[in-house]
Amino acid sequence: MRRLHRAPALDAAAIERAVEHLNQTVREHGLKTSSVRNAVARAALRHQGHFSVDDLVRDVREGGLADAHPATVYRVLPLLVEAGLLQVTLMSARDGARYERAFEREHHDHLICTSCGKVVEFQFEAIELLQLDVAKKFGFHLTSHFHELLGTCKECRSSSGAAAAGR
Amino acid sequence: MRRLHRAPALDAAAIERAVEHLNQTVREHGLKTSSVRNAVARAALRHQGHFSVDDLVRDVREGGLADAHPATVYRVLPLLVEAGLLQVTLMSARDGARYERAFEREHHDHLICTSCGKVVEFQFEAIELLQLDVAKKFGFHLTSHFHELLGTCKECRSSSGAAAAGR
DNA sequence: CTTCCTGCAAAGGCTTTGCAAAGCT
DNA sequence: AGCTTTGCAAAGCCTTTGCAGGAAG
Repeated sequence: MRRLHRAPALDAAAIERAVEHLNQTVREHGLKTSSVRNAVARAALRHQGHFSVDDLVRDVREGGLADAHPATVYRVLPLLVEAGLLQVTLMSARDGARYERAFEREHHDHLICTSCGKVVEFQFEAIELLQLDVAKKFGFHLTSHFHELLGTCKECRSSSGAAAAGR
Repeated sequence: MRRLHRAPALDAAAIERAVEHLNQTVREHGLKTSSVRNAVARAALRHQGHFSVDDLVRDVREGGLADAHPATVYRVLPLLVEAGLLQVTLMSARDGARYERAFEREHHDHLICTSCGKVVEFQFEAIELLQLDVAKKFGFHLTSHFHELLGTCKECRSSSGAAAAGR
């Protein structure tokens, strides 16, 4: 089992590789490429960590190269996911979808502190294998999974006297 | 690893035990007991399987004993969860919260067919233990988790020629 | 020039909240 | 009585959708 190093930011070349990959998917669908969509993709790929749709809208604007309306971002996101650039994550957040980069990145799951919101990404091959056993036993072909461990981190527990009572 | 038998319906005595437990929690919070809340609790406990807030509102009404406004059900649900009668489930459903009975019921996780919606409940002690290892390694104290495996079931794959193309 | 994409505004669906009336202790 | 709970309606959020103008091929 290991903790994932914070995902390093993609360099410019990798981002362009991802955009090219996206546009290939776009063509395969008989759609047209678009500079706005590519700007959204670049902003999303530049983002480190988890982000909300709003975050992404802001990032695109701050990127300065283009502006994307929220509705457009909502329309573009499913395609970025299908192309493998992003993936939906942090399912337990009940206040809007969260995404994170999936392109050129290892699979991982999350450990979330319900007190301070800290998120630790971990990778545990043994669990992945056992999941396959479960799927096999019940005749399922797995396409994805969500596994989130919720609890309190060491810091929150030690500063608990007052902090824990407050929450 | 084992598949969970469909959760047997709670008998009348168990339901009353649960309601009594709920009211004890209510008193501990310095709140007042209420017949509407108890009616919601009974309807929820009578429900087999997973249900939405709307389902529950309907169940209460069809129970005939009382009527609960949706807003009231939304207000009551967190208390039923805190008292351990229910738990939030099927986090990957992005169209509204789902609940299921937790009172006098074993822990389990879900295998979900993304094609037909079938949900299989399984229990796998080995995975549970490995989760504890993860928590320990990162200094977390786990309070809950959810683990959902998404894929396609055998039936959907075999009737795939046409069906899979449609979805 | 035909088809797709985008921005805008409006609508949708789930959930929360303010308030006055009703319920519990 | 005094505080909680409830119903109702309105508001809040996130997300989706219809439409007209603009971009892409």
